[in-house]
Amino acid sequence: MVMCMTPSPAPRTSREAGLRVDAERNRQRIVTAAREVFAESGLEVPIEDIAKRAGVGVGTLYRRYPTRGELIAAAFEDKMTAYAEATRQALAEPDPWQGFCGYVEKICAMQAGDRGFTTVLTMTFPMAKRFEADRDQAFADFKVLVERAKAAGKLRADFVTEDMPMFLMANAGVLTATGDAAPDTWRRLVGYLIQACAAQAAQPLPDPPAPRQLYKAMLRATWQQRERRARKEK
Amino acid sequence: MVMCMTPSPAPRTSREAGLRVDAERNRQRIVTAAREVFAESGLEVPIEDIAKRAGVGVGTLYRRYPTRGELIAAAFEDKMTAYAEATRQALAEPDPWQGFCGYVEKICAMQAGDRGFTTVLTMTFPMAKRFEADRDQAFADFKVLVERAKAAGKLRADFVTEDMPMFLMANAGVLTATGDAAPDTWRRLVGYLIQACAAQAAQPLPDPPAPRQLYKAMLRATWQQRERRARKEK
DNA sequence: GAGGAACTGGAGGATGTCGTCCACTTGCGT
DNA sequence: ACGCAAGTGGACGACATCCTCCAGTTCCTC
Repeated sequence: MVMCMTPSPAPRTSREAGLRVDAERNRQRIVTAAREVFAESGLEVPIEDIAKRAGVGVGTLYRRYPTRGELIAAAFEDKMTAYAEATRQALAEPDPWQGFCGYVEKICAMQAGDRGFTTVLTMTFPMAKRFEADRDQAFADFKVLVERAKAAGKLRADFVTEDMPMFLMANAGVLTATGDAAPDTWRRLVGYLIQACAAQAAQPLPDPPAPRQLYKAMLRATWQQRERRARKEK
Repeated sequence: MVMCMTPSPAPRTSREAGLRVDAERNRQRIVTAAREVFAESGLEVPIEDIAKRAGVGVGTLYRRYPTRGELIAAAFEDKMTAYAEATRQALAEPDPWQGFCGYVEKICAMQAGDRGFTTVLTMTFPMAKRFEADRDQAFADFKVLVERAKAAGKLRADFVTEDMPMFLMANAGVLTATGDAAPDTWRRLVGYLIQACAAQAAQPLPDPPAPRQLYKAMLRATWQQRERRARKEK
């Protein structure tokens, strides 16, 4: 009876899902460490490196984030939001063409600044709800951005929204190939791509992939849960 | 004294470096198997998979090709020659612009057709002599191809030869990201890139990487001998 | 301040890959 | 025919990474 009266109905402020304070502190450390390590070394680093950086045991990390996918989602939630926001901002830009170009550059720059994010952007994580929400939002806004730029007569009419992920894949290719050795090369690629998007340059293009195909491609190798299944046959 | 008179001074025909015939047969099988497996699964497949496909023990494979790099070089020697030849053929094309475009498409198509070659083309293997000769030849011819297309007023003046490897890196990005799920997407990327190369479309571009930088980038992770050195520090 | 639930770290079994080593086999010269 | 150098295959030790499991610790509640 009295239990409802305890003076602690509000205090559960910053605890995520009722974690004990020490546990929550560790969770934070883990996410921070993951962000750093992923940014430096990509999504494939050994989990133990992250645990070490966070100063916790692997057991702790695994209990909180049982799969790599979940950890990735947690680590990049913020960046995904920033990503969605960038799209919104691009829409705020008065000049439609400027908005479009600025957007492409900006997103590619985000890729360039974080080795893990490079991959995340060309991949899909069905499990991560908030994550996907941001992505969907961004995609919807991007659609408008594209229409606007086409209407202004600046963006070629045969540009499709699927071209953007394709550009990101291309950019990812340059980024991974050049690494630290030639870290600004991507800018030039993006320069080429943007100029190719100009309506004035337009010549016919090969067909884009069906959206469904591209989605499937982005799903490939999607660190989900208990992955690693596929293998061994013959 | 008589030994010089033995009736077998010529017969050493197809033996490579005086291998015993059975050994040479195995060598062939290994190279063939490597070609197949690399094409299907990329350069990072376990060596044992190749040995298995070739029907030989790993020991045999390792004796003949002690490092992955050497095996890769042997497996792709032919393709590298074909690559060099493609450049030559592009020069034979009477229309300079046609020659240039056809070349870019062709090389990118070669990448698309072989998962291993995708990587090989954006990488450098200092150890593989014949290999490098082809690459150098191709590069020299490409230079001419570019000049010719520029002179014809079709190729933008600020195109530099380093842009080609950059395109290949971008293409590689799309190829690896799309895989079998959307296997024609690369064509569209190449369409964009080529149109961006047209002189008429030209707007200023960010600077290209210094040749030396790019070279360094292509050298990264270059399955050389006794690689794996770098690691462990902190 | 005591009891128990929540949480912790890291040892350790499982798996996959590498590259070596060596007892056995085989082609080839005589 | 024979002998041996050349060649062979695959077991094996080393290592990296994964993920689980649990004895011990820490926080929270009453």
